[in-house]
Amino acid sequence: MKKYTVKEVAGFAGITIRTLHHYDEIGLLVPSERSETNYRYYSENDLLLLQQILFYKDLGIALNEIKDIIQNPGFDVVGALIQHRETILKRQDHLKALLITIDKTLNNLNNKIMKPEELYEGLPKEFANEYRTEAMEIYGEQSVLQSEKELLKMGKADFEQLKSEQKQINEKLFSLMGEDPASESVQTEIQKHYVVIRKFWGASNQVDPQWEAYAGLGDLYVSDERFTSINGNAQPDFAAFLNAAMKQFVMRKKGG
Amino acid sequence: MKKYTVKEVAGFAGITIRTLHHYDEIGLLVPSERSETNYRYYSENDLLLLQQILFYKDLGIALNEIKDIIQNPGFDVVGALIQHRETILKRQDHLKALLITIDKTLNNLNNKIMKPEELYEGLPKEFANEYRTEAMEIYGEQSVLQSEKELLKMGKADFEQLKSEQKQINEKLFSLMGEDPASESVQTEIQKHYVVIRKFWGASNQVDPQWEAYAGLGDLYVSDERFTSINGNAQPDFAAFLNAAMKQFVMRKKGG
DNA sequence: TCTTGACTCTTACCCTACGTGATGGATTTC
DNA sequence: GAAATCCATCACGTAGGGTAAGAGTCAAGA
Repeated sequence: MKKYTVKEVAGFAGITIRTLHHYDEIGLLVPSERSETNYRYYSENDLLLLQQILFYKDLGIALNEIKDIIQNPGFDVVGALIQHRETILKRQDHLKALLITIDKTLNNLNNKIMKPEELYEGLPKEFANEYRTEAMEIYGEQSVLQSEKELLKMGKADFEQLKSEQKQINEKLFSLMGEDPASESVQTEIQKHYVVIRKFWGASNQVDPQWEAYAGLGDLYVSDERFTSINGNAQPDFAAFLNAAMKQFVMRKKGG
Repeated sequence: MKKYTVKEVAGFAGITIRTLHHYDEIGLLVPSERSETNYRYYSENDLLLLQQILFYKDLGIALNEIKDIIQNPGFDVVGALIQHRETILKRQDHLKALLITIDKTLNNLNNKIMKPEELYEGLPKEFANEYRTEAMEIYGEQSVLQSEKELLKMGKADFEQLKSEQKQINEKLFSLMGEDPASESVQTEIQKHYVVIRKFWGASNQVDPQWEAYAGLGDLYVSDERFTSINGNAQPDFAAFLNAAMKQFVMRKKGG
């Protein structure tokens, strides 16, 4: 019969040596042999036992219960599993309730703090709510609410990164303003713009590419200078350029 | 300003005094006053803080994170909640996976051990599998499998209780055998019988009242003496009585 | 005023399932 | 024969308190 040292056993079981020591300490898995110098040696049978132990452990069962299960032969495994199943169901309910509470709380904080001050931070503050209202009119209320939900789920760091991406792209596009809206360099940048905008819309969840909405956004840029103004100064040329590039982009996508 | 002792605070907050001590120890909630004799006195403001603490604790947030949240004013509560939300989602996935594994394991054990020896414990053992087969023919395989699943979910204690309920009802009905199957006393007991039988069928999940199946069970009682025999002795009279009462019951229900 | 019972304080060990050293001996490898 | 690994046994730490032990404090009744 082969014998295995702690390191070997820990190796194939994917656990630490300390864990084996611990299981020995609490009498859960006592190695079937000790050398003269007190080294632990595990038999193949010990390995099989360990496999069972780890199986039950993966199910989230406590070690002393596992001890009962594997040490007395007539133990009611089925009963234990069923009971454990119920425990898990209760924990699931608990988590579900937690989620609901958190979402409610987030909604509250959202209505009070998040929307004007964080979510639409990039826009002038007095326009934030107005922007939201308009966006709802244009894209539909559900769409905007969904989008905001997705943004909230992203986490703040990601949101910040997204904003900075958008800023960079806008700057790049602004610098390309003289060129043909249909040129490759402009269209490449517009592609990025499209991706970021879709992320803002939380489009990741939707199958529909929403090209119509993107084209509509181009019109919005032209008709409402707030979206393209820089430091409070309107940029009608930039708006027109963006709109043209965006329309070109959508046309190509729909055509191809 | 009123001051509150540990016992009072623990009282309205629904926590133990030890918990307050602990929160004091770790600096989470230090009472704003100590008497000369070192008694803790909590102000109303302390109570408000405690409320917040318990709110976050209910969300499953760790105490040192709560400490961060309530102690530095500019803390990113929204970010923390969103991150915690994700943690919860992960835990949910984990639990879901556990449930699947447990169910698979139960199914395995079920096919090998559970069915003859536990689930149909009340019947003579040599008939258990036969009973199961017949039940499948009568009610449909899916129905029986679903029913067994429900029984497994019930937990062993509940299952035992259900069996004992059924036994009691059967004894009561047996004692009523001389009476009119349509009498109130018999019908009242049959109503209970119906409820228990439906629980055995796992009918809780189904909208359909399944009166047809219940009526069919009455026929089964008459045609197969095993279902009504007592200590191995056939009771054809009892079977006929039961069947009559059950048919009467179903008729009334369908009529009303 | 004294006593009694209820209350409070600190100290300190208990639980899970190990992690993380410290220290010293054993074994293997060059 | 020395260096590198491996093994062993303490022993303390984690989160969130539970559960005493032993001693001091408070309010109320006799």
